[in-house]
Amino acid sequence: MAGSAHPASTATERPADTGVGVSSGGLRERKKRATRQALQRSAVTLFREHGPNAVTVEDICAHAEVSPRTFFNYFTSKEEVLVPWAPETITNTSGRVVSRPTEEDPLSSAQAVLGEALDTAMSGEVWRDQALVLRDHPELFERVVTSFRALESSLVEGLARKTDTSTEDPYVRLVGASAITALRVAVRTWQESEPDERLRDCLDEAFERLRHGLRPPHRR
Amino acid sequence: MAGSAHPASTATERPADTGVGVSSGGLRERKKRATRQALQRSAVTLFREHGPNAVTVEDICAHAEVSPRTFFNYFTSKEEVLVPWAPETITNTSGRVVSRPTEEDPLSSAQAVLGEALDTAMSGEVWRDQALVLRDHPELFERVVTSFRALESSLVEGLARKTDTSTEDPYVRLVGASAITALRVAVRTWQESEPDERLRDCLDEAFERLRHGLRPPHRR
DNA sequence: CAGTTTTGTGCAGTCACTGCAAAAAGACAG
DNA sequence: CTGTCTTTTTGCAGTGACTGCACAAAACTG
Repeated sequence: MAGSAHPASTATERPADTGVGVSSGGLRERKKRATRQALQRSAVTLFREHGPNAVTVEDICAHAEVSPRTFFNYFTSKEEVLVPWAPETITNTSGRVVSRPTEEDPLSSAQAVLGEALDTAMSGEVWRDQALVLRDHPELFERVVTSFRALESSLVEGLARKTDTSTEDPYVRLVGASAITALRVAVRTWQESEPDERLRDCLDEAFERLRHGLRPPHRR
Repeated sequence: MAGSAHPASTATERPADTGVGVSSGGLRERKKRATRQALQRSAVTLFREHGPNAVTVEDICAHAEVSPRTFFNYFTSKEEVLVPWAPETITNTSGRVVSRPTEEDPLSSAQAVLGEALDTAMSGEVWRDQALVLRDHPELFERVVTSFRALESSLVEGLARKTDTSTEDPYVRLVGASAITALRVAVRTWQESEPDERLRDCLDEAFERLRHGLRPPHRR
């Protein structure tokens, strides 16, 4: 139902699937994953090719060979395909924070966990195109910001549990929000830097600045 | 055309208009302002009353006594009425930053300017309802985030000019982004605090934490 | 008052997104 | 293989946001 790369394969399994738990589960689950991926790949590719405005849901579905109605069984909006986080990344974040060393300060825990999250995201096969589309069409970020907020919430929850405070605590909230901000700025900076620059370095640099109270850097 | 408060006034001027340059300009400009305000007031009021999902553009326009088509001459989307910044606030921000004292560090300049921006926003007549709607329907924040990014851009531009760097400088970008984040967290914290808490205090507290490198506060 | 510019409105059309019910297809027991 | 149950896909019809366009209705100008 959802073959995009190879045209006339009867019913055998998909050959090249990257990532985590590949061929686990029954046929149903595999097909579901395949359909979702096909949809996402098609969408991101077409976005990149013609610009998001010029691409309709119908186009995406034609390219992925599914019915237009099916798209919304997988994504709640046309632009949700641009979300770089796997659902499990968001879910796991709070737990990962909690299991950081006890003596580590909250900001560093956030840094470590977001670093891992970024590595996971970058290993996805659509990451590059997602990032490019978002860079070239900043307006679209608003349709993706909800997922960043979800990640932030999970982060804050983890920090609250780890420091034995509440998720409404202003300090914990600020750390979580600032960490996400650092991540966003780091990605942006990295995108405009030399191609051999490491994203992780940009992230660490941003956190270092936060840790230094955003004091102005020494000039020359 | 756009009278909402008083029914049968022929063509005299609006009686109660709060804010800045009230009755300046010709009839055209006054009417334009009046229509915009009527639309915004109607929308925010109805949002608050029935929830944003249950309110259509048609409803808003009926309440404001204009044609549905007119709405989109003033706002590009239904939810844009929730943007708390006057267009001029965004425009002026960079200039205000530049005219801060030379010896002041960037973070403090941002703090001062955003404090002023917040005061301006709070003096608007729809501020309270806007904030309440956004608090009760966090999903809507995504439709408003673009305006926060615009404010951030203006802030970054001011900081870049003031420190004689570029708007692409990672430090300047991070300060701008973090300042907006502090503002957002401060508003949220303030909304859930005691009613006599001052928003300005929440903001200053957030900036103070940033200035201290987000170090964990001493426990009891 | 006549002419110009700006603002309001009606109309037709596109497209994202939803609910619902039926078809298609995988899972599973016998 | 067959019948049954569950999950996924699909078609259909509908709502409502938003746009372009052309024209009517102001409002400003001399």
